[in-house]
Amino acid sequence: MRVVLAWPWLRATCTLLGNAPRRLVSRGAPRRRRTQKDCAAGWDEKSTGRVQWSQLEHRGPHFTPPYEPLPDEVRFLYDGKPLKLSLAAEEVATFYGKILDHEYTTKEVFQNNFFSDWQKEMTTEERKVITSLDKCDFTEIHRYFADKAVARKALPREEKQKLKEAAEKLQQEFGYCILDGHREKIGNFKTEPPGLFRGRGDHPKMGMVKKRVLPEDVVINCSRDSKIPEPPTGHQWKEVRTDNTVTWLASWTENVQSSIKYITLNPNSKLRGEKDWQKYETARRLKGVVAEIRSQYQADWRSGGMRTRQRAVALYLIDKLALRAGSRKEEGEVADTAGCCSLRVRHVRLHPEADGHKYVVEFDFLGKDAIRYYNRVPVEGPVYENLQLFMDHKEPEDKLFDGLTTASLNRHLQDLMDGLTAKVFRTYNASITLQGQLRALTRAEDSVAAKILSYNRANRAVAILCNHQRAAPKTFEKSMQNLQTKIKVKKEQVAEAMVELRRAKADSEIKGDGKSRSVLEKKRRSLEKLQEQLARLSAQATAREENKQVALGTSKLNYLDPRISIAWCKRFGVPIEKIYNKTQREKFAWAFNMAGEDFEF
DNA sequence: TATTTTACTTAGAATTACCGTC
DNA sequence: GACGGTAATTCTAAGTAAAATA
Repeated sequence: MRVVLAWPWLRATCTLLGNAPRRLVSRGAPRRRRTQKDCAAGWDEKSTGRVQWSQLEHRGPHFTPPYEPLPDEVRFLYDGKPLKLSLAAEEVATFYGKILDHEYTTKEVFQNNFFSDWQKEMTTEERKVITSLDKCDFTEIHRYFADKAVARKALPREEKQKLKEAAEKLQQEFGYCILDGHREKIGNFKTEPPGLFRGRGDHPKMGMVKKRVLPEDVVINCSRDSKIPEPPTGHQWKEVRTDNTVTWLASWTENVQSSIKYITLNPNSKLRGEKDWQKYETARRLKGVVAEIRSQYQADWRSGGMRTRQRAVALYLIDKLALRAGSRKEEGEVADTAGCCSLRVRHVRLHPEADGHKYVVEFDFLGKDAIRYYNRVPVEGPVYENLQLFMDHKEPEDKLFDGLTTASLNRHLQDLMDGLTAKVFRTYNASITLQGQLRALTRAEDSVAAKILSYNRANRAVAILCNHQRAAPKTFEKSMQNLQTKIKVKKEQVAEAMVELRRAKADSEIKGDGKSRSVLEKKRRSLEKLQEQLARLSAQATAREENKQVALGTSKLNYLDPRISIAWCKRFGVPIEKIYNKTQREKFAWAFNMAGEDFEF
């Protein structure tokens, strides 16, 4: 394994961690923000852990190029007749035309939001004429952009090379910053282009126009003595400030949801690496106290206080099922989704007996990104009885845990362990599951391919626990068929090689000379090779089938302590490149020297 | 104390890059 | 060198949680 270490800070952190007794409950400094009191009290010291940098210099965001009007021959038709639109109205029309073939343009909410926002961009005359989306014909616009995409793809090699070089130049110019003397890659150095908002699930704002970001919208954050980034010619920044308690380089407020968007560092940066590491350290501290926390919430199932009982049942679900906290959401502003604390009565069904178990709870709700969570789980008697109690005399839309908020739950967790919040349970359970599964599934004598299959199985167990789903790839059926054909061919080759081997064996026994022996040896090796190839293909087929609708990437990137995987690779001689690609290796660079082969989460 | 705002983390889809095959 | 399939990367929405504010 080759790890490039341009990480002088790593060595110090490794030593620190390596020697730290793990059970010791350390004081993870909670995130704090500047208050006036702090400033007066001299909190602006690096040692407090609040200050994130002392030098930050960058070029500011790169802006989406201005709108290019359509050529005259590309027409928009209204009621069957060509209609030349004003520049602003035309631009918004292209947003719709570009995605004409997408499913959500068929949705009423999308259409209504789009049309109403589009009208705002129209001239008075246009607004008078264009009164119904049904009479709008965007097909020429759609074809224009589709053709353009095809043409781009068919560009000669050297033209493509030029485009690539231009992108690289842009990356070099805008894609890096200097943070405390180090050149660090920025994660997103471009502002988001204007277009139509596409929420997930039944989002009430889908189809609204997301406006072009202007320098006048952008707040720049950089150090006082740094070269202040130059706004594009003829423009000004909204504000230039120096706030070294935050990690963002620039920000603006997006118009659809009024949320703040940030330009931030790439995950491979020192700053984000350290935070990632801290996250897993917090989860490891939970490992040390989780048994105690579990006994406590089990005891609390019988508490006299209803709020305590609700909290204890919710915590049990967060721990056992890896549910998200479920914070409160603005009704009508966002899609109607739920997490643990925001579960409603209609999301849960109780079965005194089901699937051969007593006390089965059936969950069916939409979680983050409107991904469905469906699960039937047997629970302990008291949990079942409590759920029954919480649901009693309530309407389907009522909250299951009416006396509970994520804030109150987290306050309680903070008392149990410094830095403990609901999401730490997900991190902890994901990582401990990976570690356990790897131990259960890996056999030292297996081939590397078989070990990787085990790794992916362990990874999958976590993804299923965390409910990380994906739409089955469009090409799934076909690619599966192709693979099956390959396997069939390989099987035939193996059978043939067996026959040949047998023949060579007989031949060698009769003749007993050197030549026939060497033929025999050759046949033996060729059979072995074919069998290996077959095994690899079968493993691939199995893995692909099992992964059809499971997304492994999310847990790999966000929930699994990379040190578990690194240690596993070291112990079983699996090249790390088989587990982490280049980007992932860079993101997890902080972990490489920390994890020896016997690292334990 | 309750609500709102801010900052940061997590998420699946969409897009692009890459590689083997014909 | 076009094609097709997969892997990698990019994109930005949607969460969590804590601070700020009312």
